[in-house]
Amino acid sequence: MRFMTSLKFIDVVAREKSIRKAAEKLAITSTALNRRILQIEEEIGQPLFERLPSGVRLNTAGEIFVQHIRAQFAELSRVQSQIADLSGIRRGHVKIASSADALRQFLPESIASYRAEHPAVSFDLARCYGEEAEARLFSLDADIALIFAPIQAAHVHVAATLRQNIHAVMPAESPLADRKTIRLRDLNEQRVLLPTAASGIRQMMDSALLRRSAEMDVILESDSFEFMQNFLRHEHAMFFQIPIALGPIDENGLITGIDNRELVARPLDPADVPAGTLHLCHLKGRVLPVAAAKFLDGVITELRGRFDEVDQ
Amino acid sequence: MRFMTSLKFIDVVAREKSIRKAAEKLAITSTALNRRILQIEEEIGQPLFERLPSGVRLNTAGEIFVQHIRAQFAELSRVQSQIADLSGIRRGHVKIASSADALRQFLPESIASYRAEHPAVSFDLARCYGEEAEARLFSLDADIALIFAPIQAAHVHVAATLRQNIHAVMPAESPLADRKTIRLRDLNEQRVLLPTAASGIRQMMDSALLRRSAEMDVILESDSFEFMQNFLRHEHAMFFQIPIALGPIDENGLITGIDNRELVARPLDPADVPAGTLHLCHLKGRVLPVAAAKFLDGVITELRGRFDEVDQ
DNA sequence: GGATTGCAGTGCATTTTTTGCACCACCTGC
DNA sequence: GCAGGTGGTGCAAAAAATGCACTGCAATCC
Repeated sequence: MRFMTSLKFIDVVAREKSIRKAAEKLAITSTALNRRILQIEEEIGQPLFERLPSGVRLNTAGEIFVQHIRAQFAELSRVQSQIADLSGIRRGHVKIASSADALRQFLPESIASYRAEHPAVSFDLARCYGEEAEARLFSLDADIALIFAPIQAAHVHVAATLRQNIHAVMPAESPLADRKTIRLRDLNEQRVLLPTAASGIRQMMDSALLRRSAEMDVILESDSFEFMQNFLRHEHAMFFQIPIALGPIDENGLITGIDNRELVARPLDPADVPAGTLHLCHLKGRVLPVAAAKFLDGVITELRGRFDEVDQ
Repeated sequence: MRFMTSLKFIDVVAREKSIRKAAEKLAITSTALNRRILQIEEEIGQPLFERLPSGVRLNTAGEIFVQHIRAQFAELSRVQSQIADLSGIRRGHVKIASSADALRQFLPESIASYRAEHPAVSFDLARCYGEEAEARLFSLDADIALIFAPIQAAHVHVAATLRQNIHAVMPAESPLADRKTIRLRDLNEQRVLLPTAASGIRQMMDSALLRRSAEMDVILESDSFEFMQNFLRHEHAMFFQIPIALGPIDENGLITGIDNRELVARPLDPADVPAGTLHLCHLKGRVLPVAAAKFLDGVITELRGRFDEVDQ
């Protein structure tokens, strides 16, 4: 799209916070890029960047303008796929920002089943925590976000929510494996693996532990499910997850979807740790591209079919 | 705005339905314009225009794309005025499509009083009938429309409505001048001037006359208030208007705002002709520019202060 | 029914715009 | 104070947009 290049350039400069770095990324000279920016600033009538010795930074006008640029790009790609639709093919590209929990088991399935119907739709998955996911919605780097954490910003529209209890995951031979629910005090002296501080699960557990402390033996912190799962193979311990990340769990708490080893998931007692909420959201006031909107619809109906605790 | 020229070109070609005519308007050669269009069509991947022997016409893809272009322009000017706002001045440009009724007395006052507070805001007034006003909202040639007629299209958002009874306007010495209301049968044998067929007032009277016919002596049809007003100076007759177009009317029906001659306005009996509705609207789903939104707010509050029959 | 008119599109020379190179002025951290 | 980073400028080369003369096509006029 030739007529959008100047705008794209500004967007990249804003992201790189440096004309030279942006120029390199765009495969042109810094001087050409510099002049294009000066020209647009002149057309706007005001500078868009502050010039610092270490590079450039958007000023207020620039913030507004870059937001406009990103909206334009999002709109353009929406229009393009709408036009492509006319010739019969359902094309499109869906950009998703998701917490690791939803990314593990749930999204692969839903994306695959959506692509089975619309093979020309491509996807973009970014794993990130709540705040970053919201930022991605705002900068239009994501169409849809799945966030397991409270929503912070006002510009996010929550299309649906799913309540999920945090479960403790442990080997089947663990002494706690046959409890229906697990109290925090049960965790005393237990070896546990905790998720990273930025994760929603960790934040909920931290705030629960402020009220009822438990003298757990914290072996390590990790943001990798696979790592923790494999770690349990070598040392007896437990870690924490929400059901959507674990896949099917039978009536005995057995996780049936993982390998051939026996892991059991048991919910933490809601009296100690209340249920958390997975939010399916997009940017407020935005018209989603057809593909993204349809996919979001599909995900919500799928969730409705599989869980009882879906709202909105 | 250099980066928008190609898009502007397409917009003009779409309006002119001819590359040569558009080229003339844009002060370039038809060949240059032609090539720009071919280039963009290539970038989009599909033709946007049908080539006819008599010129060009948008195809479906083109309709979508041109709508996108117009939205971008509207957005850009909104962003520009938002940026200008940063430097203290409330700038802007408000485009209004209005039926003649509101344009006469009401809008001059409201615009003047708005400009008294925001002198850097400029206005664009287009006088047009209902259907055209809606088209202007859709093509983003108007931000706000004041329509005295039923709203046809689904993409129009009605921000407020004002109910208005149609009044008969006549010289004070007319035999009907002292009636509180006027029945259609009173119009038998009366010389009347009718508004043009496209006007809301005319349409309402026509449909009323289908039910209760009156043998009026229709001297002429006109869409000019001034003409009809002056015509009454030379020949005894009456014409029809709504109060907002007439300005203040005293308790004797005397129109106090017009010249020094005595004209009386008396409402048609609601039993014969029901009250019509003036709609204040904008395009559904659109974020109005600051100036337009503020002006619309101002108009609505002003209407509320002056009339009782304001809704929504 | 042949000439005429109005239309979009094309090849090529010309003009305008954009780009790249070499260089400047400036600031920061060591 | 020097090395390494930044954005900005003059000038020549490269690239893109433009205008002119022309083509092919369809409708319309006489």
